[in-house]
Amino acid sequence: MCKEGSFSGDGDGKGTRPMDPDKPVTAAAGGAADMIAKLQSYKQAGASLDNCPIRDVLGQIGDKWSTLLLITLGERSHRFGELRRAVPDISQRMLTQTLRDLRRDGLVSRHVHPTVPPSVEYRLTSLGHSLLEPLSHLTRWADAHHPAIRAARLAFEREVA
Amino acid sequence: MCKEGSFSGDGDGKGTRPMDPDKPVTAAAGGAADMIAKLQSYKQAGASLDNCPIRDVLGQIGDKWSTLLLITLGERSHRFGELRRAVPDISQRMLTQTLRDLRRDGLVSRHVHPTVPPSVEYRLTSLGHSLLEPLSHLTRWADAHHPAIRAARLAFEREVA
DNA sequence: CAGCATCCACTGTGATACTG
DNA sequence: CAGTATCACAGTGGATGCTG
Repeated sequence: MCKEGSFSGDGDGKGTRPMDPDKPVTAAAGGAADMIAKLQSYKQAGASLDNCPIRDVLGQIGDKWSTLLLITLGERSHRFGELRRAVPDISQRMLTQTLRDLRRDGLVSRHVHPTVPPSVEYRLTSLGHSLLEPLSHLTRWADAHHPAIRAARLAFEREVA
Repeated sequence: MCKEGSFSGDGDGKGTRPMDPDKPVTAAAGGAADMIAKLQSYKQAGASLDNCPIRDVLGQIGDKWSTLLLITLGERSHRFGELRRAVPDISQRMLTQTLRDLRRDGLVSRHVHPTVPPSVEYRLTSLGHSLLEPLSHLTRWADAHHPAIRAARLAFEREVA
C-alpha cells in the first residue's frame, strides 16, 4: 500500500514539488518521467496499486460530475439550487452525492445560512482550489486534442468494420 | 482560443469571493480561469455537456486502468503479457478491453509481429504521449495532496459520526 | 430550498473457460 | 501468447416521492 506521510519514495527530492502555483510547465518530459518513476516505486512499495494516490484521485474526479462541479465552483461559490441550474443535466441525487464526496475529500466546504428557507453555500476549499490548476492542464489537453480523438474513433470504427 | 473569459469581469453583486486566506488563487487562476471560461462556452454552445471534451477525456482516463496502462506504456512499449505482469491485479479481460479503448481513441497503437507464437506490442502514439504531460500534473498533485485528502476523509468520518 | 430514501436500469469489473 | 465468450455481481446514476 501507499506510504503515509512521505508520498514519494525517492529521497532525491526531484519528485517532491510542493505545489508551487506558478511552476513552469516546461517540465513536460520531466513531469512525465517523474510520474513513471513514481509509479514504479508504488509497485515496489506495495503489491497492490489499488490505493495509490493516482487511483485515489482519478477515481474521484473521474466520475461523471466531480470535475464539472469543481470547475463551476472554481468560478465562484454556489448555492445548491444554483449548482442545479449551472449543471442542468445533473440529478439532484447525484448533485448531493457528488458534493458529499467532494466535501469528504476536503475539496469543497459547505456553509449553512440559518435563514428561514434554508440556504446552503458550497465553495472550494484551498485544497479544492489547488486542484483546479493541474486539472486545467488536462482540460486544455482535452480541448486541444478532442478533434484528434474523435477522428481516431471514426478511423477505428472504419477499421474494425 | 479561450478568449471568452467574460466571467472574469463578473461584477455580480456577490463578487466578494470569501477566500481562504492561506491560499491566494492568483497564479492558478491563469489556467483555471481559462478552463472555467471554456466550460461556460460549452454550456452555451450545446444544451448538453455530455460530449464536451472534458467529460470525454476524463471519462476515459477516469476508469480504473487507463492511466495505469498509459503511464506504464509511457516508460516503454510493452507486449500483452508484459503489461499483465506490469499491472498484476488487472484481469486479462480488462487489459484487453482497456487497450482496445485506448487504441480506439488513438492513444495507443498495436503492432502484431507475425511470429509463430503470436507477439503483440503496444506502444503510445504521439497523441498518447502528449497526454502524459498534463496527466503528470495531476498525478503530482495527487501525490502531494494525498495525505491531506486522507486526513480530510478521517475528519469527515468523525464529523458525521 | 435543500436533501434523503427508495426502486430500478445500466455499465463496469472480475472469474472462469475456451480458441487461433 | 494473445486474445474471445459467458456468466455473475457491485457500483453508478436516474426517476420519483417525501421531509425539515
